[in-house]
Amino acid sequence: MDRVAVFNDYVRKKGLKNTSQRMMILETFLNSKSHYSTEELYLKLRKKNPKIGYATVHRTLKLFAECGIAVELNFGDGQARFEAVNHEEHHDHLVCTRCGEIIEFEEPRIETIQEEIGRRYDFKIESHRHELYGVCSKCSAKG
Amino acid sequence: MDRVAVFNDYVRKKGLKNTSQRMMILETFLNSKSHYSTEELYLKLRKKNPKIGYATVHRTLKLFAECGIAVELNFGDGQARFEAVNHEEHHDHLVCTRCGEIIEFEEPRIETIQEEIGRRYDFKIESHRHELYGVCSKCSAKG
DNA sequence: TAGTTTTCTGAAAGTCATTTTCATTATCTC
DNA sequence: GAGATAATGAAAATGACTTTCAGAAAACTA
Repeated sequence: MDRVAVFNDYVRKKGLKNTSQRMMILETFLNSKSHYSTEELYLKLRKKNPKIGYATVHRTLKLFAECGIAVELNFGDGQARFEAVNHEEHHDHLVCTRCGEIIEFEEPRIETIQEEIGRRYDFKIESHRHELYGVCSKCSAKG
Repeated sequence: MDRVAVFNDYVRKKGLKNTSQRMMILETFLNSKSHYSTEELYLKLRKKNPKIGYATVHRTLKLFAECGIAVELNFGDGQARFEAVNHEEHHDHLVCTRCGEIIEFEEPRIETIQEEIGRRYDFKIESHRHELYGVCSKCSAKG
């Protein structure tokens, strides 16, 4: 089931309504770069529909996170970011503290160890955050 | 060199001043549970000195982080938390999403893999965040 | 150690991302 | 299509910091 279908299902099951704004936000969200902040997505959407409200964009992003088609990320710059979820793969992030670049990495060994840690502490792990902060190769080269 | 000495050194080298408030905040911070938010520490300190200001507490916690005797953590509840650093050990956190309990875990294998990932992407890692969210054993038992 | 300089403090005001409110508008159900 | 209910957008509110500023306290200086 693709993410549009997941969202539509969620909306139906919760008795919510399917509006043109939500469809437009979903489409734009899925068809562009990941790691949108509300502000960034809002500015982008305003070009298509100058009447759209910031609150609507933010409420809708929260809704995406709620129904599982997006995750909320926070890289310490004081703004939440939202990333579209692809259930076939999981990744975490390298964040350059100089230029802000975000690199995704996959590391199944860490996932395995995490599960082991959950068992060790009798802790039911539901989600995690793993981010490595530092200087990317481009910024290192600049000196 | 203990953390009080590190702080005093930092203050001296930076041409800052050593005030009774800073000493009181440092002492309270080091001698109690870790993972203080500014608010929590502020409320605790007010019992000893009702005149102390929130801004002073927050500025001082930032100063602790700056000189390396504390790290700023963020568990997604919209409040920064500060933890006293012990250079002999490194740990990450399990955070219970029901009761807020924070459990510390150490996992050298993950540290090793992180370094490997840094090399893989030619990325100079300076710090990281690794948090596992879920339900602790007590909350699981409650059903 | 008194005087001078500079940093600190605390109260209050300011920021800024996010959240809520509320009157109006749009969907959905029948 | 009418009624019920949720959604939207503008504006106000919230809450966690952050800054400002005048008076207080520390550190330097002669």
